[in-house]
This record gives sequence, C-alpha cells and structure tokens, in this order.
Amino acid sequence: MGRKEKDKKQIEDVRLRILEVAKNLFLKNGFEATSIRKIAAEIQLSPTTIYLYYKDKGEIAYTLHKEGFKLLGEQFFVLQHVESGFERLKAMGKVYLNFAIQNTDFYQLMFIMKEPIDFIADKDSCQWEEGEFAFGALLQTVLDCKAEGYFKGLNENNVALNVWSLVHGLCSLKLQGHLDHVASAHLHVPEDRDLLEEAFETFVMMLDKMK
Amino acid sequence: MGRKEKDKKQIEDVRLRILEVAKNLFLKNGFEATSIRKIAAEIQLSPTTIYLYYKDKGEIAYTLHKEGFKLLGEQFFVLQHVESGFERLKAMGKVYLNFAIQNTDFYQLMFIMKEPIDFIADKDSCQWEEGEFAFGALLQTVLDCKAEGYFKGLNENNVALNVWSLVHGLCSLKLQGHLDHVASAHLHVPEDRDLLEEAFETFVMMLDKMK
DNA sequence: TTAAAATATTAACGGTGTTAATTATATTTG
DNA sequence: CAAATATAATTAACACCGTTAATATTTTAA
Repeated sequence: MGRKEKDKKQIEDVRLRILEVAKNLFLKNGFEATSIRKIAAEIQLSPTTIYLYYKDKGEIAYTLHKEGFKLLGEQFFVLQHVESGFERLKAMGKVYLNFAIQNTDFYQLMFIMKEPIDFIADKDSCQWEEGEFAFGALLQTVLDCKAEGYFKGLNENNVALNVWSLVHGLCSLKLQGHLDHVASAHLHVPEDRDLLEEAFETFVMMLDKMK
Repeated sequence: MGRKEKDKKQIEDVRLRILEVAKNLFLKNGFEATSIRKIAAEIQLSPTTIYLYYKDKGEIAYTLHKEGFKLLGEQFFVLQHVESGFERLKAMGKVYLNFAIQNTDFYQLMFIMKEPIDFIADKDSCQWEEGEFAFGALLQTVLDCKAEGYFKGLNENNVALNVWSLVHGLCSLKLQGHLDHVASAHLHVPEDRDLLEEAFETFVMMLDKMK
C-alpha cells in the first residue's frame, strides 16, 4: 500500500519532469526548436513515452501556457493592494511590460502563438481561471478608475481592451523585432525596454487627461 | 539575341510563378502548412529547383512580406488626400484594422511572425521602403494632428507608436484567438470585427479629448 | 504464481527544410 | 557544325520532425 502510493508519486513525477525539461528547453531555445524527441532525450526516455503523459505537443504547450498565466496572475495579485485605481492601472501596465520583456518565451506562448483551440474548447468546467483572472483584474481596475472620475462616458470593457491592446501591441512588436526595425529608422531607439516604458508613459499621460 | 532575351524572361517568369503559387498556397493554408515541396508540386517542379530561385523558405516569406507592405502602403497612400490630420488618423486606423481582418495571412506574415533578420540586415541600400513608408505616414499624420492642436506636450514619436501599438494589439489578439477567448468570458462579443472597430472608436474618443 | 493492467520501447509512416552530386539543356566558342 | 562550357533541373540523401501501431517489459491484483 505504502509502496504503491510511493510509486504513484514517482509516476506523477515523470509527468512533472517532462514539463520541467520541456520548459527549460523551451525557455532556452524557443518553442519551435523544442521537439518531443529532444525532451525525451534530455530525460533519457523514449520519445513515444511522452505520449503516455501528454496527448501531444500542444498539450505540453498548453500546460506551460497555463503556468505562464499563473505567473503573471501572481504579479497582478499583489497589485490589488494599491488603493488608487489609476495608480494600479499604471502599475499593471508596467508589470505587464516587465513580464513580457523578462519572460519573452512565456509571453510568446501565452499571447503571441495561436491559441490551441482544442484545449481551450475543453473548458467544460470553465477551466481557465488563470487567464480570466488577469483580464478580470484589469476590468475591475478600469471600473475603479471610473469611480475616481476617469473615463467618463466610455465603456469600461472597451477601455480595458484598449489598455490591454496597447501594452500587448508594444510587447508584441518589440518581441517580434518589428519595433527595432521601424523604430531604428524613424525613432532614435533608446535602451531596449525604455522605448516601451516611455511609450507607455505617454499613454498614461493621455489617460491622465481623461478625467 | 531576341530569343535569348525571351528565354531570360521565361526564366524570370519561373521566379514569379513560384512566388505566385507560394502566395496562393499560403493564403489558403497559412504559412506553416505551406512547404517548399508543395509549392514545387503545384508548379510541377522539383523541390530543389526552388532553391535556384530563392535562397530558402525565409526569402520567399520575406518577398511576400514586402508585397504585403506594398498593399497596405497603397491603401494608406490614398488617405494622404484627407486634409484634416485627425480625420486621416481615424481613417488610417480603420484601414489598418480592415486590412488585418481581410488579409489575415498577410498580416500574420507582416506583423506577427518574427522578422527574418537575415534579410532585414541586408538592407545595405536602405531597402525596405514599403515598411518605412507606412510608419512615416503615421508619424506625419500625428504631426498634422499636433498642428491642429492635438497631443500638446506629447512626443509625436511616442504618440505614433501608441496608435500603432493599439491597433496592432487589437489585430494581433484577435487573429491569434486570444480575444474570442477572454472576450467571450467577460465581454459579450459582438460581430467579429465590430469588436475591434468599437474598441478603436473608444480610442478615438479618447484621442479626441486630447486637444 | 498467474492473469491483467500499466508503463516503456522499437519500428514505422509521412512529412519537413536543405545540401551534394548528377543529369539534361541551352549557350558560347573553336 | 562540333566541342566545351555554363545554366537549369533532377535524383539521392541527410537530419530532422510529430505521431501511431505493434511489441516488450515491468508492476499490480487475484
């Protein structure tokens, strides 16, 4: 009995080990360059064994995807203690930018790669708390801003979507190299991420006038 | 002599035919699903022959990438006749959204996929007019808005970057499925692209107050 | 101890981008 | 015109990829 449970645990450990190795390889080499075969080799397992633990590569990606959302969610969570809605909104933007820059591969997986709809569709029990939380927190913050007199006459959903789109747009353009590209031609490009922060601060200045 | 030139032209035609087939396959099945082999099969050519005309798959992608920018650039070009800077800015945003929705694969190639830096780096003669033009037009429009009294005290580069980031963020989130995903949970999702246009109109309302 | 279930492996399918070596086809030169 | 050369296209091959089916091994239950 005791031994049985111990083995069960070791079996579950394999599942986690696969994910861990997948994550490391992925964070080191990117998602495209991380193959089932390489994961298996690293863990000294046959490639096909992976399929006993994960349906396919997409499921591994999706599991990591969820992990990323949990990570970002935690960073958002601590901001709930910021009383002022507007201050919180600013902080959320900066946290988001920071997260994207410092976890480029996670960000890629979470927001840039196409959603693996197969798994998203399997949200029977409304699984997917992590992602929802992040946007929910943003929405609530926008509502708090409205209570503080901001965004009068504007729909809160649209405002939240605007904020998200703007920071995501900045991150996405930066991470995919488009910013360095166009920017280097027209804008004199400052320190890597300062460009993003500076742009966001301009946005904040605009929001600030929306009182 | 005459025949020689004719043959040269036929050779050049192969080059164009490859690109045409690549584009069709790509627009039909997406970039990932479009392989050198499939292109070659469609054109009744050996796969390796492709490599006599294009260095690798990336070069084909880059050529199409440029074509997409030319397409978008043309749509921007006609807007130069809109006198009011602010009206032009609004129009540019809508054109951009429209372009992304109606040419999803081109948009993917142009703005979502990673830049093929190998080719970008080869812009010795500052090749890359197409892309530069688009951002240049935006920047000029922002400057015109400033002349009309908008965006006082804000850096024009940052404002332009903000506008671009916002519309790109909307398109990117939409095309990659993230919007349907989160939106369907929090926002009651309207007609596909109306969600984007509605969000953009909210942004415009915000900009409008920036006078 | 033996039957059944869980775990892991090998072999294989059909695909990918790309390179090297080889053949066929034009073009130029002797 | 014929031979030599350059160009164009091909076949064969390499080293990968995700994934499935059939098989072997190990662990659990009766």
